[in-house]
Amino acid sequence: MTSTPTLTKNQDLVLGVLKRSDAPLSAYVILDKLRDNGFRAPLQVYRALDKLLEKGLIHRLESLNAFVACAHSGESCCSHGTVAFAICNACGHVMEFHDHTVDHRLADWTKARGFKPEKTTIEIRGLCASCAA
Amino acid sequence: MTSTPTLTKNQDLVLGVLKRSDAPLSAYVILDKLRDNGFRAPLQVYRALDKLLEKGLIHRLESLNAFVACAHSGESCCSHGTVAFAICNACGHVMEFHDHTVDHRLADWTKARGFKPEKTTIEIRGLCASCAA
DNA sequence: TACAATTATGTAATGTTATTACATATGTTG
DNA sequence: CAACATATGTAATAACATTACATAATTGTA
Ligand SMILES: [Zn+2]
Ligand SMILES: [Zn+2]
Ligand SMILES: [Zn+2]
Ligand SMILES: [Zn+2]
Repeated sequence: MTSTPTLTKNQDLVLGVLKRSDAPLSAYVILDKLRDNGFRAPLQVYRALDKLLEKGLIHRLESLNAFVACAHSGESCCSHGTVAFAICNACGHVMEFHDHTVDHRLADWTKARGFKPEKTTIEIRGLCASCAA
Repeated sequence: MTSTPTLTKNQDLVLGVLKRSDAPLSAYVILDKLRDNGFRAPLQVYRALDKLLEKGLIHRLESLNAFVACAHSGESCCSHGTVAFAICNACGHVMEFHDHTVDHRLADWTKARGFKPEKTTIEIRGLCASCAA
């Protein structure tokens, strides 16, 4: 009941956990956080994550095997192209952004070779301004 | 003895397997392929992979949890910036490329925010020209 | 050569991430 | 209600990766 309707109970619980977190969470960490809400098995988490990914409400960070709430929930964040992430290796903070030029360059490359893109991952691992200081 | 010197026996075996493969391989698949060469445990593979990554002879594909031989081995492929991959979801074929403009755009973004990049992942999953036809 | 230091290897056990299979429940539609 | 689709609960297993500890090979140097 904390977020957007059209979500089932489990989906809403998982999304809530991700929204309240300031760093990406693995499926098993989410599971632990939801034990008190009746979660018992990984599949309960993975099923909710799958639906939330479909709806564009969360993202999977491939280089971390972890998940974050979309930083632009509600709007067209993911409808205007590929999303990129800058991920701090020290504090775990994630910045989500979008760059049209990058999108276009990658689209040009694939188009020139007849490659049909389905999903693009851009993840920059490093140190955020605070942690690098 | 099949490839570049300065490699140990295990490193050379693992690199050989990756070079002969036309698709990315997981660590456990590599292990299976090297049973006849005395490999018994995952760690033998992971240790060799770590060293090969350090030397820039292979790449890890984060979205697949798998590894490929560098397409530009020998030269400065990885010294001239971030490498990107187009990965076919149907046949597994991987194309490795580099785009200066993409690099610069991402560098501009991070620099503007004081983020210090350490490793950047760019992976485009989709269908190669052959498979999309 | 002898020795110490470093690097590489072998093996077992364990930890982490993700899926398959099957049963039950809930909601929607005609 | 019946039929269908969607969501959930649970157990077991598969796939990916690391820790811990012991041994061997290599390298540098007194
Ligand atoms: Zn988003
Ligand atoms: Zn940080
Ligand atoms: Zn390369
Ligand atoms: Zn293909």
